[in-house]
Parts: sequence; C-alpha cells; structure tokens
Amino acid sequence: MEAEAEEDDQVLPDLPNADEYDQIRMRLAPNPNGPWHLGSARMPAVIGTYKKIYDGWMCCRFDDTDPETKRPDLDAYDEIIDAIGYLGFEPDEVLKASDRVETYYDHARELIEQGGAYTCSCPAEHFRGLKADAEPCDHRDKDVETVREEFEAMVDGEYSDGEMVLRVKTDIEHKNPALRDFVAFRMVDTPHPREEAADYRAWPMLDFQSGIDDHLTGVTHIIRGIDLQDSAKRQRFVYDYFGWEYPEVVHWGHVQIDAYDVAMSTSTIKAKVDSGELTGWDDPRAPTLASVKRRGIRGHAIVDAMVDLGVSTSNVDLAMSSIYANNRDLVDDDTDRRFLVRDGVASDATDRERLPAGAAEAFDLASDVPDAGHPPLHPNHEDRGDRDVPASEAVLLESEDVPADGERIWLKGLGCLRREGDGLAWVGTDIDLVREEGVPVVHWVGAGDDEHVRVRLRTMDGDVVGYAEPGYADYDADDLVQFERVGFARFDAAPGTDAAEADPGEYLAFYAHP
RNA sequence: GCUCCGGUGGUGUAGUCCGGCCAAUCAUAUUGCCCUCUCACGGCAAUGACCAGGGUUCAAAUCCCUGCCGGAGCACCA
Repeated sequence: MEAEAEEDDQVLPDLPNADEYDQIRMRLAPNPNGPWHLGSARMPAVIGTYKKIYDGWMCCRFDDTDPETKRPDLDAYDEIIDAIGYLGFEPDEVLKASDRVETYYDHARELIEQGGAYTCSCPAEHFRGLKADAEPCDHRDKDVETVREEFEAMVDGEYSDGEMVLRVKTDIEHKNPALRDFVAFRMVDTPHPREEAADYRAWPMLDFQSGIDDHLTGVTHIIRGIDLQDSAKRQRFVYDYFGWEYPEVVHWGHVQIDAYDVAMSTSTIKAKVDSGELTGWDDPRAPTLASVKRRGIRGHAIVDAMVDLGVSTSNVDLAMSSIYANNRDLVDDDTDRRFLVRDGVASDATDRERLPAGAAEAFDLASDVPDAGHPPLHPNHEDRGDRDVPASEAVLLESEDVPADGERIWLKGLGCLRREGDGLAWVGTDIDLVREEGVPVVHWVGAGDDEHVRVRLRTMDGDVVGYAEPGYADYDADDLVQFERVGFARFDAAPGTDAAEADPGEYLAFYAHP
C-alpha cells in the first residue's frame, strides 16, 4: 500500500479557523421524513471526510420536530444510518431531537426570563404583514409573568394549532426581514409518530432547536446548505441572549444530478413510489442511494464525487458519469468478466440509446469446432484462471454482431469462424486474424439449454433480457461482473429467490454503467 | 418589494483573500490514435472557460463600480 494515497489529495479546503479548536466537532442533521436521495449524500460525504481529515467528531442528529408537514417516517431513522454506513461513515453519536424536547423547553424558559421571547397569538397572516412593515405586534411588550404562564400553557397543550406561538425577540426593524422576530415554538395537534414523543404538542422550530443542540453538543463547525444561510443569523440572536459563541459555518449550494427524469426531492420520489410510477425507492430510475446501491455502485464512488464538488455556495450539476468513472476505478480490477448475449427488451423500455438491446440469433457450429471456449476471468490477471463457456451444437450471437454470409468473426475465447448460411465453419485460432486482418471479436454463449442461463438485466431505461454463460450462476447477491462489451452489473437474485421481480428461471441483475 | 449569496471549458474544480510565475490547474466528458481475443483497464493527443462593460494599474480571472444572469431567505417546513 502506498499509504499516502488516502491521506490524501487534500481535496476539501481547510475549515475556517480549524486550528483554534482542540477537536473539530460536526453534525449531520437530517430530517427522517424518508429515505435519502443522492443529494442527501453530500452531507455525510463532506462532513465525514472532514472528520477523517481532522480526526474530528461527528454526530447524526435527527431534526424530527415537525410531526405534521415533514412528518417523520419511522423506518427512515435506520435507513439513514444504513445509508451513512453505505457511504463508509459512522456517526460517533446518534441523537433524536424528539427525545430532547424538555431541554428545548428549559432553554425557552430561560430565554423568557431574560425577556428574549414572547408569546404571540397573532394569526400568521397578520404578523406577516406587520413584519413586512417592521412593526411590532401588541404582544411584544407583554410582561415576563404573562409570557411565562402562556408558554407553560403551550407546553401543557392548552392551545391548538395556530393559536399561540413563542417568538424570539430579535430586532423588529432589522433591515433584513428574514431576521425579524422569528417563531421558536408552535402548537402541533398531530401527535409525533414516535411513541416516546407522542404527547408533546408544543414543538420547537428548527432555528431554535438546532441552535440549542449545536451549542449543547459542542459543535464547532456547521456545514449545511444555502437554504439555511439566514438561519445562522437568526440563531445568533438566541446565542447572544445566552452568551454563547456561534460555531463556524460553511454553506454550500444545491446539487442537481443529470441522467434522471425524476426530481431529486424526497416528497416527489415518495409520491411516485406510492402511486406505483416507481417500483420502489430502489427503482433504477429513482435518484436515490438505495437505487445506486442496488445497481452495484460503491458508496465511495459517490463520496468522491461529492467531495470533488467542494463547498462553494453556487449551485452545481453533478454528472452521473463522474460517479461511474469513480466506480469503475474502484471495481474494474476486481470484477470478473462474463458474456451476456442480449435478446431484446422485456418491458416498456423507452430510451434505448443508452443501452441497445440487440436480439439473439442462433448459428449451428461445424463439427470440427471445439466444444467450449475459455476466455480469462480478467484480461489483466491471467492468474485468476479461465472461464468455461460450452457450445456443443450451436451458439447465440447478438444481432448486431452477426457477420454477413461468408465473413469471418472471432468468438472471444474460442477462435475464428466463418459464416456459411445458418452455420459457422471453423477457421482456427491464429490470433493474427484479429490483430492483422481485423476480424471482429464478439461475445457469445452456447445455444443449448444447459449452455447458458437466462438473465434479466434491469436498467434505468427498462429491462433487457438475455443469455449469460453458465458460470454466471455461481455468483451471489451483491457480486459484480462486467458483461463484456455491455457493462458492469450487480448480481441481484437467482431464480426463485425473488420471484416477484423476474420471470421464472431468470437471474435478476442490475446494470451499473458501461 | 426587502435582504443575503454567487457567476472560470459540456460538467465539477484550482487560482481570486496577498494583482504579475495564468496565452489559466486537475478530473470528467467528447473525438482520434496506440495497446488489447471487450466498446473495460492502461497510454498518447486533440477539443474546450475567466458573464458583460467601464475604472484603477506598467500589469487584472484576481481590486473598484455598474449592468446582466442565476440561487437563497423574508413559513406557526426542515
């Protein structure tokens, strides 16, 4: 091992004032309202990489304080932890904001005593108008005693949705309207889906909850999206009341990923999964981590791509091709080669440009043709041995590879043959025919029923069916192969093990990339 | 409307703070060639960018101004 390779190319810029802290402490703050899409990977990829660079600390804090609009999905908590693991990281600690509501209450009480917050019963619309005009509402000057009582009433659930909020007193005339007296707590009638938190009705807003938690957990660096740019400014008001120092902040822009027709948003994907438009979160057409994982793309390939994006505040387009390039880099050397003769599409595939389906055609073999071919498992590693590709009577070729009558063709691992009508005559194994005479080299499988296995290759554009060499049956789920001249694919299931997703007798594979 | 933040090749990125070594780095992409019993891997080459206009300066991608374009916030969402 070259040891240095991963230490490494110092891809990310230094964190601000990093040397002023004994330990760099950061947090991932996902909302567990659904499984992660590809964009979500940026957070653990970048923060996790910084953790490695600085030997820092990283926790995963689920900001699940909205039981209604962004209602937590109980499965998502574990799914997100799994996704972080898939990307190659592990949080040092896992917290759920919904376990910490009492803590937020305590800090609200303290803020109230300092005169830093007030209960407000203005209808949202009304307050919005006042805020736009930089006008305070009547509730702003309430005495602490009243605020205290009304807040306790909120905590006790004596108000309903929309009847009362607790606002942080900032600067109602601040030139930036986004910073004027923001809401710290509001009432939510809908119980939280987590049993442990189901009794709370007064819930903190992100700016309050997140601000308190960042301080309490000793976070030194907050790294998050530009949508939260003003959040830091709002939270500083709370920090000032408490005499706390605000962490360093880094903001990045939004990521878009090409190659997908489905918008990268949890709610959009969820709607399409629910309606059946997508078969699930791991449908290859879904821009999710579950999807690329099932296709055999390593988490590290995504991390590298995300880290390469850096942390600029401008929006960026991430090309899937760069994730593919990273993945090829990771897997090519270890991946066995196999043949797959495609035989058309099996579903309502649309854009065939990305992966032509072909069609299999059978040709009889002359009697003097060897009854098996032995191409290497990996061209760069002869020591790994050869494959055994049998063909006793006839072979299957992809339609695009079929030579004109009288022309020669080289069946990889077998030798050169000449087409004579519906048959192939033996020419020989002089490799100069390929090197000097340009005979095309193609992949193939035996035509006999026991000389191939049926494979369904699931791609972003639909299913392609075909015939793979018999050795393909020896793999297990998660194994990767490269179907020569087709691309990399992940072995998903053998026949019978996942009958719902493939026809009887078919192996199910997922296409990764060329 | 108000307030913030950005704009380097198809994509991402380096350089911008501390102007000159930038006729602009690296990766990816595309194309061509070489290697090869794969259209993979590897090697070589080509393509291709400082949003626009002013200003400061001997010198500007870098500093200043204006404009244009893009994004974000102004939620009882996160």
